[in-house]
Amino acid sequence: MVTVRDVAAAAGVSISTVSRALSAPGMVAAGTRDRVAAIAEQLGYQPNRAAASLRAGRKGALGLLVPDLANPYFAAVAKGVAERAREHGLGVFVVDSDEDPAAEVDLLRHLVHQTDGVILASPRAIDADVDVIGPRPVVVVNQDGPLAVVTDTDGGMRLALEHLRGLGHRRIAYVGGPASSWSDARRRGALREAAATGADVVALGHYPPTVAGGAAAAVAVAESGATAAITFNDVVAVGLVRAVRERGLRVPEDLSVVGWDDTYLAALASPPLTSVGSDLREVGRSATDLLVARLGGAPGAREVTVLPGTLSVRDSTGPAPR
Amino acid sequence: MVTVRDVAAAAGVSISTVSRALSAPGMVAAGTRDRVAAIAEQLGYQPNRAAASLRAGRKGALGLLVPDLANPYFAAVAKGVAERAREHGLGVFVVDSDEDPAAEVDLLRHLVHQTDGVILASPRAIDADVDVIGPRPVVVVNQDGPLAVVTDTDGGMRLALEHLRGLGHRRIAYVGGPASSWSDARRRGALREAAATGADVVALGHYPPTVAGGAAAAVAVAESGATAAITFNDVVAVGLVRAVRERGLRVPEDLSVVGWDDTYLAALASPPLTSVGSDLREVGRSATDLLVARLGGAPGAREVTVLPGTLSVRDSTGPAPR
DNA sequence: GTGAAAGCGCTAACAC
DNA sequence: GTGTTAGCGCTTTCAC
Repeated sequence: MVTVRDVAAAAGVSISTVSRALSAPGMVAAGTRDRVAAIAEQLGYQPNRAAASLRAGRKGALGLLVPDLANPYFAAVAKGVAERAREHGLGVFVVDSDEDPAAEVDLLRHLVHQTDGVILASPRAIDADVDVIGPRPVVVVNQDGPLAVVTDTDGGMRLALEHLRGLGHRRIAYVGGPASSWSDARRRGALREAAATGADVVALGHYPPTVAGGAAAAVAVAESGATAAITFNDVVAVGLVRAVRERGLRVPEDLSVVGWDDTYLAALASPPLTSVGSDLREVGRSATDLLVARLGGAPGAREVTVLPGTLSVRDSTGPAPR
Repeated sequence: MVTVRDVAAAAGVSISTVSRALSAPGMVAAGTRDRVAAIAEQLGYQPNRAAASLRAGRKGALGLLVPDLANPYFAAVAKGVAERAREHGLGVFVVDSDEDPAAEVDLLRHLVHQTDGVILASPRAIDADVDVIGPRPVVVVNQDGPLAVVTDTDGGMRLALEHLRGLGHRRIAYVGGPASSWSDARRRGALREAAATGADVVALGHYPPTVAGGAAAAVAVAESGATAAITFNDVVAVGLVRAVRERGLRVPEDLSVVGWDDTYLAALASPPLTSVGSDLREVGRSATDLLVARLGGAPGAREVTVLPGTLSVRDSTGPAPR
């Protein structure tokens, strides 16, 4: 293993100069710096992260806790985190709680210990668990917290409603997700606001965020008298479409359906789903940026990044019947 | 931060005893061990991994390199790896090459340096790069290598062909994936074997492993005269189904389609896809086990785990036309 | 079975 | 601008 000593000997300088040349280039004369860098490169020197961590107190890695990596939503966020972290020279420890909230606290405790800070992408995580985290910065995604990245639910809901109203729909149903979901609560809030301005909207649920959940909502949607439905997420939309078709109705001719999250699933579904979304990868990137900005610095103030909502119009929405 | 010194002081023993009690319990008297453990617990002691790494030369983490975390196939494998690694008390550094073969080598070099060993899931570019890895164990998934986990392609192909033959299909097309894909090559081999025993099979492609790729194959499938198609993966199957329908044909009445990988996409598609697969999570678990077994030990012999292929029959396959 | 002591490779004061 | 030096917290000889 090549160490700073080897590089120092080969370059004819001290080990501190090597260390500085590589990690604080501004403190070293340009000539020395380049020579050291060249020799380090040539020798194949790779700094030992464990040693650097131990000495500097930084771990050089951040943690990402997700409920389910196989969920396209979290996978996309994870990609954004991984991408940006790499640009910052940080590793990413990924932990999957397998949708088990009880395990999350424990996982988080361990994660915190091997990272400089964590990103919690879990919708129903951790409240009182700030104590688990200690002084380390934590960024939450679509959740309340001092450091947070959220997508613009109100804007997204507005886009969806405007789109449907433009197609002539008057009564619109929302197929809600789990009661514990922060996002779901936000969307219901947006719906109430819309209702206050005279819109004819009805919130259904709570339904599980699955195909079965969407299918289970079909009856309620039909009975609601709505000609269009906005669902908690794309998977629920798929379930709703399927169940509605089994009842002999067509999408979008008899019922328009708007998914949420705009995962790649929306494009693959039949029919391809109109879906409210936001750039998921950007969510991951923003969360990482927020975390990195806090890593070296002071505790600092509350900081929330709001990412715009988008509407991808595909084939699951059409003119209102009759 | 609680260190071994704090625990030692509280327990009235030396730091070496604390260290041993916690990481080599057999070398310490039972009474002492339990007392130390209790006090460590009570004080909330968490060993500093960086220090342990530095001293012991182990990193306590393994690396996982995937081409695309948002691909349900790799996401499922990653979940298996994360799950099993946790059981072994190891962290997982996840790196996503974003389907960029050029980046793979560079990412791998870094990854190798912060882990005790790595798992390469379907590497696109790593062959001669064993030199990047040095002495560390590397497990490859669905690829050739001294340590490998592969799924039983021959068995999977056999299941698919038998299923289709049982439905009366005589001429069967395979919609192939990228030329660089190891799996694709294996499947073509399995097809050749089947052809040698008299089956009427035709391999098409290479097509990109995307919806567009599947759609692009529709013409060739039609012209092949086949009444059933097996596709490179589920996404390709979705594209094929879509394009075939646009030509006015029905699935499965006019064309049966078998996907591959049996990702959750298969169950969500319309119609739900019959798909060849294997337990993806188990792939991740097996790869982790293989790696962990090699971590402490000698170089050892070549070792390949073969996981059985399965066939999930859904609605995209039916009796042959006429 | 337990303790004392020597570092693992690096960074950050502190001198010069 | 560069060198010297003191550890970071832990594991692991080596004594006893």
